Amino acid sequence: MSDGLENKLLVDAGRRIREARAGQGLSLEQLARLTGISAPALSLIETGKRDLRLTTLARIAAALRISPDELVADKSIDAPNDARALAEGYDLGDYQ
Amino acid sequence: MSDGLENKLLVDAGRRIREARAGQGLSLEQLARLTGISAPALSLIETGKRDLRLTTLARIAAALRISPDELVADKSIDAPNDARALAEGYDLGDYQ
DNA sequence: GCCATTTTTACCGATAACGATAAGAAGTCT
DNA sequence: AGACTTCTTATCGTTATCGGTAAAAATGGC
Repeated sequence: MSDGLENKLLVDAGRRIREARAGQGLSLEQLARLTGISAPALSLIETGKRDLRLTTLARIAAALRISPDELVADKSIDAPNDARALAEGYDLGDYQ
Repeated sequence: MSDGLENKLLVDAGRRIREARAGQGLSLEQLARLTGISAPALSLIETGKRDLRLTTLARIAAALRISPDELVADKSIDAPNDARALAEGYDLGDYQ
């Protein structure tokens, strides 16, 4: 795990999981029973120390009743929006 | 891999990766060099046969210049209102 | 047909996720 | 002080990812 930009993804996802869980008043043990993921594993995930799999993310998101893409959304705006359009020669169709 | 709802997530994410890669005219071998992920591994991911990790998803998304949350977004959101009603009856069917 | 490129599948070894369990740390309350 | 809850960290065993390599299937072009 190259500990660079990718680590931020895990830390951010873990922080959002913890915020959602705390917001619903759930303990790690309760979320563990809801997801089938052990409480120690959830602790590592929420602190960004574990590179979790996609289905693991989906199980947590389902238990917390949030969509998985909210957990991996990047709120930093360092990537300009037209970088993709420039690379692909493409869309902006939804903004007009 | 419990082959139920979670499998759809992997199949959908794989299909979007393949669409983005094909849209940029990249082969699996080229994307493999861009991401550091081998072409056989990419093939398994794009066909939804591998439960990839979050950092792996991030590396693919970065190489394709798309945001990771686009790959895990669920476009078949049926009833966001009924999700709350279903919440109370969410089984924690534990056996201990 | 045949040949090249691409993709898929199968095996191997190393690394890591995950569950289970136990122990430790830190907070709260009486 | 102790008892209790919650979270963290550690270890072990199982399983899966992942890169590498090689070999099959598709796919396409001549």
